[in-house]
Amino acid sequence: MSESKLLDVLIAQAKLSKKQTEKQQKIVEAAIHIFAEKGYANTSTSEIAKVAGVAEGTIFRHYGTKDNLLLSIILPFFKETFPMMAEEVFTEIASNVDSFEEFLKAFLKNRIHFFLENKQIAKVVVKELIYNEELKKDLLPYLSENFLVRVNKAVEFFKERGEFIDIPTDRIGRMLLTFIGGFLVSRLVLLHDYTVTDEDIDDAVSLVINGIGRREDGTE
Amino acid sequence: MSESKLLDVLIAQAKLSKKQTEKQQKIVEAAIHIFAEKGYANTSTSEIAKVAGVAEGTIFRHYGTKDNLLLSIILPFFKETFPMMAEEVFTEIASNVDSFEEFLKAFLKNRIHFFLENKQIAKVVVKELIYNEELKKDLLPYLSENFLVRVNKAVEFFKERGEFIDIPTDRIGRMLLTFIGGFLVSRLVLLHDYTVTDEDIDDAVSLVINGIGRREDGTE
Amino acid sequence: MSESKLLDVLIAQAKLSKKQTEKQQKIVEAAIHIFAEKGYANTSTSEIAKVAGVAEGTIFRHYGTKDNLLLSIILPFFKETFPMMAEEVFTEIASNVDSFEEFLKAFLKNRIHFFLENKQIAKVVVKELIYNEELKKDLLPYLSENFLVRVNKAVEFFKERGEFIDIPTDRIGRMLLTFIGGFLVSRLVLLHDYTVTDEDIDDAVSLVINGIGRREDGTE
Amino acid sequence: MSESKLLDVLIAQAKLSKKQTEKQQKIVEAAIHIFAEKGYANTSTSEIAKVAGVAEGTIFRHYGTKDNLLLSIILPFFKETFPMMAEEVFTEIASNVDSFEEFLKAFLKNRIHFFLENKQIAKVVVKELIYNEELKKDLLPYLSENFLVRVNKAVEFFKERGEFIDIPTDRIGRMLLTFIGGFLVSRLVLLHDYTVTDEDIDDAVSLVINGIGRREDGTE
DNA sequence: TATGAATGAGCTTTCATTCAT
DNA sequence: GATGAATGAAAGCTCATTCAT
Repeated sequence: MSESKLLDVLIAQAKLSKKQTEKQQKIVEAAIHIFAEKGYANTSTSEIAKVAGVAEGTIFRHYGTKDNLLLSIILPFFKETFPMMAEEVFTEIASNVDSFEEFLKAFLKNRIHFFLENKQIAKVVVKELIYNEELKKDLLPYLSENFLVRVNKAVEFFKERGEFIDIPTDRIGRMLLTFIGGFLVSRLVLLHDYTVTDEDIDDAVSLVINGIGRREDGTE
Repeated sequence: MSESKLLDVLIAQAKLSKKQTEKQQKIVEAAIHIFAEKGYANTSTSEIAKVAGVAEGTIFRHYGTKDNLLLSIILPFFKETFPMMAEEVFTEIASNVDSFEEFLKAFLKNRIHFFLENKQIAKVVVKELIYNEELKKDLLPYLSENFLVRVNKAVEFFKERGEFIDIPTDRIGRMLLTFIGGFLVSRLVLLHDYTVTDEDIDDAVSLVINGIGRREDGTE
Repeated sequence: MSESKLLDVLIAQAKLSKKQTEKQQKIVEAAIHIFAEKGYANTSTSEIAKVAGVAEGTIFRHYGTKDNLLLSIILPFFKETFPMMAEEVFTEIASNVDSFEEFLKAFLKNRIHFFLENKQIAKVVVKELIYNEELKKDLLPYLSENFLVRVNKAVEFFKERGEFIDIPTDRIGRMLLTFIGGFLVSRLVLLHDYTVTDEDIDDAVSLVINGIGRREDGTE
Repeated sequence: MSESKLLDVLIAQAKLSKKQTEKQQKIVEAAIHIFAEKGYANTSTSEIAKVAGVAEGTIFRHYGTKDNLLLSIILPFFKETFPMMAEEVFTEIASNVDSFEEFLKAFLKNRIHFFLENKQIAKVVVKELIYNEELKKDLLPYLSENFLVRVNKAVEFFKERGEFIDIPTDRIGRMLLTFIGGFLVSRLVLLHDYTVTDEDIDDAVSLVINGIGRREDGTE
């Protein structure tokens, strides 16, 4: 993973991903499970091959290098993490809800369900994003830019409605990023076999919005 | 790191840690820096030896295995993370401040300063805690137990003073854990060269306590 | 190239070489170019297939093994190297020229033109003849026998005319072999992109015949 | 052998070559024999290890890469090939002999004895110089420059004494290079188990100087 | 105590070859 | 005939660990 040309890889992926052999699926499946459990660096290609029920050479025929196998797992997931964050979708959600609290709940429910549906891959992505300096350098900026830009828009939208206390937009954005990031990291790579219900999300968002301190006026 | 007998190791460490050779210091120093940068799995003992300016054999003479070298970096740091969390200290802090908000600020400032002073080791600890399943299994329960038990006590303490809205104590504890964990992970292993000022901490705690939403009564 | 049964192969070749598919031509063409550039051992069949624009399997369908592909390049060239050396042709040339010098010039011009016209194949042949012990064992005796027997005949022919100083025929033959061999090797595998003009050959032969030292009598 | 920085390697070699382990000697010895017989590309490090009676890892502990093992065989030999060709030595030899013929005989006897004493290494060097494009690119210019510059000086020296027919100096030089090169290649990599006596050399040089043709004036 | 040469298991990767389609 | 997915043996190389000095 020396010289990162992620764009090239993404393009190459797109071209190659036309048809996927049955064996390829098994390889990716096996790799995801073992990477998720033991981490990329501690997983040998021979183990992947054994679990996938293919010859070791088959892995390299399709993915060239072990690094590339990791990328072909991570990148598609990465791309899918953000489509719903496309600006128009964001705006639409924002328009259909009454408050930032509702917006955040709707947004998080959607994305967390996506993560739960791909729990294993998500685990791999988060772990490697933390561990792999190269990958981090390439993907994090992309991630935080996408996330912050959009969330900040939403914050501004509701700020105009007077929903927020007087703190800078980007501080709110960063705080949300930290909290959501912490939430995902703790659930995905620190705790095992987590599930998050919609009620959990509702509660967490309420706390973030309203704080855990008692209101002076007695309301919650 | 197959069969973990952390207690044994801790005891053995204690016995051995009486005197540390000059060479040992150099080894540990080098190991911390390289582990922090490249991760444990991607660091070879030969590289550590080279950077430390000792023979490779010397590492094994002192630490037996590479795993053990990692432990002798992580465990002392780990133990030092909690002394101030000893129950009496906790209680004392809690008694000397006027509110949970102040308590949290005092507590976090203390611990974050400790982390900043040992930034490199902290990085290693967090990274390996996330990545190394074995280590996680051994240390996480210890950590969360220590942290939760004490924070919950503090929460109960201030709850009696009517400082919290009506949510279960352990939910508040877990939420704080998530937020603080997220804060540390994002700063230590996702972002580079971070520093956190006391003001940053004050702000963050205020937000957690008070929420980001505007109060109905107009106060902040 | 473990068990060499060149005769069998030659026969098999003859049978197969009747018709050459368009794909076969492309394969052989590609193989010649890459073998010439990088050497047989450093060339993979997959690269040949890619350059030839065929599937890797196609190579094996036609040639069975990589070794056999090499042979089907080398052997035909090898056979074509000597037809004009058939005894009668040799004798005829010898009869039509006035001196051994002229004979040698005529002979070399003819053969070197043939080599130049097949520069790439010649390169492969020479390189592998030197590098591949198995091939060497099979082909060299055949080559030197063919060459020496005939050249020696020519030498004898002109010796009777008193053209040579008094040295044994076979020493003259071996010396010519060495010189011509050195000439070819240096031009084909040591220097790049050589061309040899007829004047070059005339000069070289003159020097071999007459030496580079000044004649006592002042003639050249 | 991708990026050739021969000078760096030479320097590194010099530094490392201080002390050679017993195992190192066995490795180099084994490598020379097998490279000489089967060629570099057809020799596996595992075979070298087996023949040398060491673990495969030992090879890489000392030489880092297989390429580097080859270089540490070739380069020292290469450097030793030319010391006696230092200009002053050349000039001295030239001054102490009566003719170019004698000079050439003295020079060749010296160098050929050196080659015979290191027959196996010489075989490796010549074979790889021919086969290995990278090595060729690096070493050939150095070789021909060293050789040609000095031989041309000697030729000029004797030319002033009127020893040569009227042919350009550099053509004589190139011709000698071709002949000597051909001689070495044919003896080292084409024929097996050769020996060259001083008489052989005398004869060969005589032929080169005087040619194989009978003099018009009847002298030899 | 400290060294560093030696090890060998295990790693990623390459490649000639096979075979179902 | 042609394909290209699949194979698995073998390649070069890394590395934690041992041990004689």
